[in-house]
Amino acid sequence: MKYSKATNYALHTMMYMIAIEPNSPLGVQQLADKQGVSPTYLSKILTKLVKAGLIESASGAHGGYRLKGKREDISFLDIIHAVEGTASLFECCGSEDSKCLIHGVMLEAEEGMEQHLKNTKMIDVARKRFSGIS
Amino acid sequence: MKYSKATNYALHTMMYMIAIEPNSPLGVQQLADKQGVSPTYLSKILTKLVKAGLIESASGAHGGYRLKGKREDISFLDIIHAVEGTASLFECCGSEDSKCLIHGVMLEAEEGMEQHLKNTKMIDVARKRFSGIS
DNA sequence: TTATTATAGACACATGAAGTCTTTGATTGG
DNA sequence: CCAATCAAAGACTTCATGTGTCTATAATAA
Ligand code: SF4
Ligand code: SF4
Repeated sequence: MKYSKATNYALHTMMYMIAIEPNSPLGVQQLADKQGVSPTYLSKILTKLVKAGLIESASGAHGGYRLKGKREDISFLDIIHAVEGTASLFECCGSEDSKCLIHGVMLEAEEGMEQHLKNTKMIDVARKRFSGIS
Repeated sequence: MKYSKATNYALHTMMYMIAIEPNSPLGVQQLADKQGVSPTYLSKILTKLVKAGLIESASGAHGGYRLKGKREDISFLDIIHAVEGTASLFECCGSEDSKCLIHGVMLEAEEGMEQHLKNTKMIDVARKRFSGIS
């Protein structure tokens, strides 16, 4: 029961891209260097973000990753869902439609966490001052 | 990033004990039967609850597990912390005291979930009607 | 064409969850 | 005391997933 390191990498990368807002695409090489992670591994994570529609990629020379549209709307939850998936944290005995009360409480609790992650936009944190990767 | 099945077992067992409120201790054998889980495995989980002070155990004939004090105060969070531990869901680069803003948002989100689990007492759900294990 | 860069998949490795088995120790009842 | 009962503890296996590497392929710019 822990967030994966991949989520950590994804959050830092997205925060960086949103904070500096470059005009040219960023290569996975430099993004990986900043976090001390292998480029090939980070690329697998970033590919998930591409498929989620958060960023876009460009192959070839001077290619790389760039934010895709609407910079202000990207929330923490968007990134986490892209990396960790959208399945519920509490899964149990089969696919009964009539979830019991225990299940209900757990889902409500999870909802509480997701609400906060949904309401907090990346750009809000980026503006405050980003003390993460240089 | 999922709650373990052990947490599920612990919640169901505690809900059962709180709902029926027996005077005599319950053996792990019958508790395990209700959930279709191995008795020895369930006992390992229940031992965690004992160490957390939520229940108490008695060896020997007619022994078993019994609630320990204050039945009304047991929250979902108490049980989850006993089984899953109290570590944060979001851990990262070393033990710096100066957590960055990303870290802060994640901790706040987690706090949102824990608040709900803390405020919801097991007995509240037990009173409503427990549609779980018969 | 060649250099650059993302994508994909196979692969290896470490970690933790899930479960079994056995031994030990404590308690009750005869 | 003796035997049956029951929890506690630890070693052990198995399996799933996270983490990461490596290589081949495809796309693009110079
Ligand atoms: S929480 Fe409810 S739905 Fe889930 S296993 Fe227990 S009884 Fe079934
Ligand atoms: S979230 Fe903050 S404290 Fe955690 S690794 Fe990133 S910069 Fe460091």
